[in-house]
Amino acid sequence: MECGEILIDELAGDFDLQSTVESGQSYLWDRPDGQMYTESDVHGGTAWYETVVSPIHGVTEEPAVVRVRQHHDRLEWESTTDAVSILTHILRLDDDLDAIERAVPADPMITRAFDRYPGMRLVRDPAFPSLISFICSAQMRVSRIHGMQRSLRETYGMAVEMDGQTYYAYPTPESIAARTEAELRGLSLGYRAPYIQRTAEMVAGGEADPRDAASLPYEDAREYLTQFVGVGEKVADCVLLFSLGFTEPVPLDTWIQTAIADYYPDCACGSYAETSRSIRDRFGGKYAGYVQTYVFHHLRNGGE
DNA sequence: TATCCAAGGTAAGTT
DNA sequence: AACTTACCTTGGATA
Repeated sequence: MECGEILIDELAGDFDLQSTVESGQSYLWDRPDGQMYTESDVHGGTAWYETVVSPIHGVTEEPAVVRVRQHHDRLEWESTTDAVSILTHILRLDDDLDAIERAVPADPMITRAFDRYPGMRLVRDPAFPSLISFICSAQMRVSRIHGMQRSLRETYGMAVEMDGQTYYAYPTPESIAARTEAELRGLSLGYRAPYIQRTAEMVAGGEADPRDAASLPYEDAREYLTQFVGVGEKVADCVLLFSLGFTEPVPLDTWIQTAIADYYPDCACGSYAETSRSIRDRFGGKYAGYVQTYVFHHLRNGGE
């Protein structure tokens, strides 16, 4: 096991581990204390978070266990390998959050959301796990989406040992493609089971790869992802925002739709594409997805 | 204790 | 292209 730390002061802008990991962007982390999504306040506290990072081209070549916790001014990590570049990548520690906050519109709602969660960052999840996570997200509660990913890992994922503990990597496209719809329904995935199976088959068979969307212009990338079964415009936006490095998508989920109706009614203009474009402009364009994530987390936790 | 409802939507069928 | 409808499951609310 290797270990080390990352100093928050050396980043461009603040960082808060809890809000970053528990804000419904990523469903690939666990809290061994079992307090995920319980709103137990560990702001700047010391709860451990752990994940097994799937291979990311240029960052890890094989599954790596990563555990991390935040002390007030630093991140303490333990891993099967050097985790600095991994954490920098998947938690976007290389974003200049100060510059992003300055670039965001000084709208009252946006300001309240940013003030409430200082240091919250976008995540950059591995592509296939992110794609499956958000296929699972349809008509589901955040805590259950998380539970589904854990079931998938523990049932079909490769075991990885660290320090006498067993962790499970996210299943590969091949391992999910080899399951039947009935087997997957056994994990309480409901009508998402065939979507997940068929999408995994498309990736495993080389028919399409979600990572290929990363090099396309934003709206073309969204269109590309909708070829996967169970992926519509909203899920496609989530994958572009939380995995593929785009910062401008504003996924139009129920919370953002409500926000549009209540606070930005003139942005509600028909089709998904048009409304999306309109609210994206209102949220400042380039970093509109960052704004969406703050507003989503703020509203979901009772803000107004 | 039983019933009802809604949860980060999408696919397939109609008009 | 825009508009309906069915879809699995379950935790939490309501009676």
